[in-house]
Amino acid sequence: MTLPPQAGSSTADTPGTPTGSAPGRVVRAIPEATVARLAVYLRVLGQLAEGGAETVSSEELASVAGVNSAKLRKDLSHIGSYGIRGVGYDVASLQHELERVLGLDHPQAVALVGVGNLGHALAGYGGFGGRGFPVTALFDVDPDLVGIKINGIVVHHVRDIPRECPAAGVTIGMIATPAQAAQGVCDKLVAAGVRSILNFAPTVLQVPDEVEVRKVDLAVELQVLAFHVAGRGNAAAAGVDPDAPAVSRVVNGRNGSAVPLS
Amino acid sequence: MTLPPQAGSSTADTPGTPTGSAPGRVVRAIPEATVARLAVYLRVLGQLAEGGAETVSSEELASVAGVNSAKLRKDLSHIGSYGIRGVGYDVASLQHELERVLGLDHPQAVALVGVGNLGHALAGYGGFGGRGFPVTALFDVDPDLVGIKINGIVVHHVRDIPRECPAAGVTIGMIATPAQAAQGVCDKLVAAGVRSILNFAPTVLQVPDEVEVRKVDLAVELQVLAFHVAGRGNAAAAGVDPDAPAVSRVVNGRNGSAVPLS
DNA sequence: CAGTGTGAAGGACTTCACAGCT
DNA sequence: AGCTGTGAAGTCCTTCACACTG
Repeated sequence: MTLPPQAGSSTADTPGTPTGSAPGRVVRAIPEATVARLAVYLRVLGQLAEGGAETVSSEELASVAGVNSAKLRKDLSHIGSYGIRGVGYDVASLQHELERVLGLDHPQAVALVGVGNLGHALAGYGGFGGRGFPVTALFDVDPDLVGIKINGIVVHHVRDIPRECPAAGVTIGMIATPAQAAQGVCDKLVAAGVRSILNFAPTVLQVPDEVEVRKVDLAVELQVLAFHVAGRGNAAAAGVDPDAPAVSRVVNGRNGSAVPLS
Repeated sequence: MTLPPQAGSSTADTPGTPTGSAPGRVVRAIPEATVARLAVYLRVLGQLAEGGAETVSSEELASVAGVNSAKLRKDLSHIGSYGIRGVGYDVASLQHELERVLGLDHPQAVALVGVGNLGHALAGYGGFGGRGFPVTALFDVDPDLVGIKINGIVVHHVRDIPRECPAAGVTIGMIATPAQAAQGVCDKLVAAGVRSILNFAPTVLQVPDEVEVRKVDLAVELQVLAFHVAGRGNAAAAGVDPDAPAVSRVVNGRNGSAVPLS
């Protein structure tokens, strides 16, 4: 049929790469799941630092981050031993360490394509968490939008992606267009050298292997929640439908990976 | 700053529930990961149906959905045997089957709290993918917003959640407030009987076990992408930093779970 | 002796590969 | 012959539990 086969979707997930096949160095890999949580730990550390804390135990940090302490320690062990036995972790130095590992010391330029409803909100989301993610380029196809400024940034036409993205040093692209336009935009971004894409459009993007796509799919999230509400996820619902299969895990989401917006 | 980065945790994740401890019936559980993909398959089937397709093979469907065919067949096998050997799946009946399993035949009322930047965009996202997810209640604390109508829905004050949510039969709540307000709002929703929450605020919500929370955390997503850009996820980057640990999986996200917005 | 770091055990998916319908 | 459905094997991640250190 017509639909292109899709590849990229969300949470990265490529089988390949046998773990630890680096040339000169035996770098122990950091699990994908861990990387997402490190970002959460970093945010929590920021809050603790504001509160004046100088050290935290794995137990405290884990509880605020919503994970169990063993997992947190295992996660941190992937980046090295920065804890003090019998005491905990030094808040400030752990923060720096996490920023370094996540690569936040070299801020990335972000391009946003699609400045409609959602895109506009994203563009206004200044600094994305306050940490080095300036949206440096905006694109759309709507003549009414091209040319206007949002937060001081001019909206360019999508056709100019090939010129503007490299010029602005864009390394991360966000797609907030209607589904039909997403693949085309994605292709343009990839051609412009973008290797990391955050996709808000309800489509599975096809991309070459070197490109990482993460998706934020509201419809899917709601449907998963609906599944649980329908009593298919757990027996908590009032009248459990006897015909419905149940999910293995139940309520109360804790860790996981997703994209925040507001 | 208006749009807060999100903390939400996202993909549900509770160890508990030993799989298959239902009283009268040995319902084989549907893995959480599968549920999220079923929603994607459903969307793809819709596109195929529009294109006039009557049947699809697991190979075709999988390719468009961005997963491998074995995984797709395993996923579908969790909901029963609706395929025809030697032929494939009947598009229409598989659609109905998926809708039934996901509980989309009983549309859920959704409440949205926080009608700022992002919240406003979400409220305007009419029908969320076109399928039964009417946003039936809006809340905020801003006096300038309380009382106005968005898409025909009046914005109520957050303090009225206890009254309005039950009245509107709300079963799913979406939180798009700044981080500081999120936990308070969450508590109100839970008190009002909401058992499923989609959190866009950059905070980890504390909820009782019966409540399922999924998060959409933009800051985390961008940081994960930044991690990969920094060459910590793969050796594809120009100058690979020898100090950086690498991630086990590399680029090109395939499956995963997230929320689409468009 | 409190609290980290970690081998070992345990789960939850994923992928393989093939038996079995149509 | 073609393609689904699925046991078995394999992988990635989580949880346990404990040795070890400050």
